[in-house]
Amino acid sequence: MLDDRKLAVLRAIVEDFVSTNEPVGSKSLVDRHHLDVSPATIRNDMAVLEEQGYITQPHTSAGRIPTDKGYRLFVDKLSAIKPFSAAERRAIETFLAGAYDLDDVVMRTVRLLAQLTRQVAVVQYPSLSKSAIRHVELVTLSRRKLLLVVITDTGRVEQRVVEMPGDVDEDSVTGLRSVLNSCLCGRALSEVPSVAADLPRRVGPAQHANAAAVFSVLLETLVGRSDEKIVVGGASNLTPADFSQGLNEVLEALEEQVVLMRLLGQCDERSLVTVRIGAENDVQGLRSTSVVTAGYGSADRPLAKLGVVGPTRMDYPTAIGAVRAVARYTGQILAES
Amino acid sequence: MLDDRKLAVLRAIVEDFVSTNEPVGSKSLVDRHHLDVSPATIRNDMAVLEEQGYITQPHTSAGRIPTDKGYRLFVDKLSAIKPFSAAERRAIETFLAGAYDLDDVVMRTVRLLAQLTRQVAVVQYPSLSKSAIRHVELVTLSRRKLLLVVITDTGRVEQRVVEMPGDVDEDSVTGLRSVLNSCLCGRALSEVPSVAADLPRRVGPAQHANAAAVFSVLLETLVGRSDEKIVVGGASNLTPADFSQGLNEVLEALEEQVVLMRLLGQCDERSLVTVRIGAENDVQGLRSTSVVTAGYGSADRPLAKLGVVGPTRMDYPTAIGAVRAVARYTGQILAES
DNA sequence: CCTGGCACTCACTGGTCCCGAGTGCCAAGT
DNA sequence: ACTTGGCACTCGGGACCAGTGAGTGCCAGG
Repeated sequence: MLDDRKLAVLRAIVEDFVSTNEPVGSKSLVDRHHLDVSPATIRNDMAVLEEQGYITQPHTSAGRIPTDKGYRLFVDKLSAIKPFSAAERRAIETFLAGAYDLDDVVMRTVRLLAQLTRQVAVVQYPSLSKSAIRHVELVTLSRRKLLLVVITDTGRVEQRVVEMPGDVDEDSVTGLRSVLNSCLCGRALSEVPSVAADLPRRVGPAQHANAAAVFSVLLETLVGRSDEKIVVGGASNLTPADFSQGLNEVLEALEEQVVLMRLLGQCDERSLVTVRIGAENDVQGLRSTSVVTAGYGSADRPLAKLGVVGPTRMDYPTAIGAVRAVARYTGQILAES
Repeated sequence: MLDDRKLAVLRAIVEDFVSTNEPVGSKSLVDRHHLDVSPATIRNDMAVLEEQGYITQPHTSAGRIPTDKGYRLFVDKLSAIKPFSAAERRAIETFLAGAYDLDDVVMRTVRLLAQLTRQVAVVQYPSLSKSAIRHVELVTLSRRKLLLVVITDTGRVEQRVVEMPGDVDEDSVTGLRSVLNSCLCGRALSEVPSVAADLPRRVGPAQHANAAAVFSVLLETLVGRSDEKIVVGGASNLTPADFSQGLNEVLEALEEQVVLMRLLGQCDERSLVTVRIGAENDVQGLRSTSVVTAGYGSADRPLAKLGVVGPTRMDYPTAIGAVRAVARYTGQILAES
């Protein structure tokens, strides 16, 4: 249906529109790209492309702009991921390697992504459900209160205050701690519920009530709100010009953890990079944006997802390249620690 | 210099402009407020107010709008803090009380402030330098790596990986842990450096090198970047209409932890609420915004600061009331835990 | 010191005109 | 059958202009 030249025209339109943010006409197309045909020919091609829904004109007698469908074709078939130079890769690597704890890794990843793509960056903390427990700690706060701290092998630290039904002394805390650690250390979080069921049997009947309180909070912490930790950065990269219905809508969506969860949830874990363009996002408020996401973590063990959000008029090759590269390096860093 | 009526006029101008965002003229003033004088009289008053720099007109033959100086006078002398109803206070209290850890308290505080004021909310984590150590934990990651976890009495948890110069076994870790806890538990973080100087003597010479590594990381963690944890929320409340030079500048400033630190640093700890209006903020990028801040924590023990950022055209009575109330309740919640 | 009257200013609105980028279509050329 | 140059047409946007009205400053009189 679409011969080579028509595809080239579509590519050229996308590229020009991305860089200028203005509808692109047949004349300027032949000038800027060395298509060896006349503007009239291009016009015919554009008519076909428009009929098929790949491009549209904002009003008669204006140039064309790509539709979501046009961007989709561009991303799938017409663009090559822009690779990073060796120097850039080194810069990324050293910047991330300078981090000294998980929070810092995530923060740096966000900044990096935002800076590389000049878009809004979204990074999810390593998913609890895919982590394993490295250590469980109980700290006495008062006679009736303990602080439960769970440390995962990805460096994530979750803490909760536990209100105990009865008084606790140091000995029983120590006992409880060792039971918890011996049973849970090294276990994947997904296993925890089943293991926890087994726990009550392993403490003396005197501590039964207290232990139960701790277990229930433990389960709540790890299973309940679980994956809801997402960091956003680079919101200042949003330019009002790109969002006709105002960018407040977009800002709002980006502040809702729940929305972001849904957004990242739609990203395919297996494929390298997922691109969702415009209305493909069923998240209200992000209908006019594109989202480029990737999972990160070592190949055998996906940890979580990250990505960028920007106008559909986005430099996809660069964005995809950056997301892929950052996902890879962040995964590496976390695998090492 | 300014008699009562002129002050009333200024107050009326501020109130009207805040609610309508349009320059306010003499006629509409006498209509909306029951000033029992003629527009002409008001005009004379306005001329004086303008001469003194409290108001200005965007162009000839338009109404007046307040200047920074005008807002300042309004805030200092003309406005009463808007108190919250009992029902609202209860709602705030229960919303905050539902939090189950420090992160959650801070997150809820941000959301609350943003929602109450319809502005951007900024909340600083309880300052490390004003906290005391509740517990120190060492977790073995590998033969040469420990995870150092410090828990403060405000519920803050800081963690760092320590690369050990030599191998460590479980016994020496246990020893180190107990030394750390016995020496540091209950100490204010500000005391830590001096106490730490004393620590090396208390471990056997065999562990000396390892202990030194842990201590140095400990100091770095607690003293180094220290207070740089600030959360921002409600950015979608920024309306482009309020910022003539574009709100990207504002968004940028709000993403820079360093900038926010400086901003909050200028807030007076002792007084209840600090208001900085427009150009009073020497932070570039926030020159066209006002910042309302307060310290929170129990009376005898300030923990950190929080506040809101919005256009100078802000509803100060409400904002000040909300910041004050939220600061109080958040302080209470944290004092209890 | 307040007030009504009056002349003046000036942003804003809507109408008109014109320009030009861009289009669609067609007939001729390869 | 595709490509091309030519040509008439469309329409958004900028320039220009006049009318309107909200608002002002000033002044003379209460």
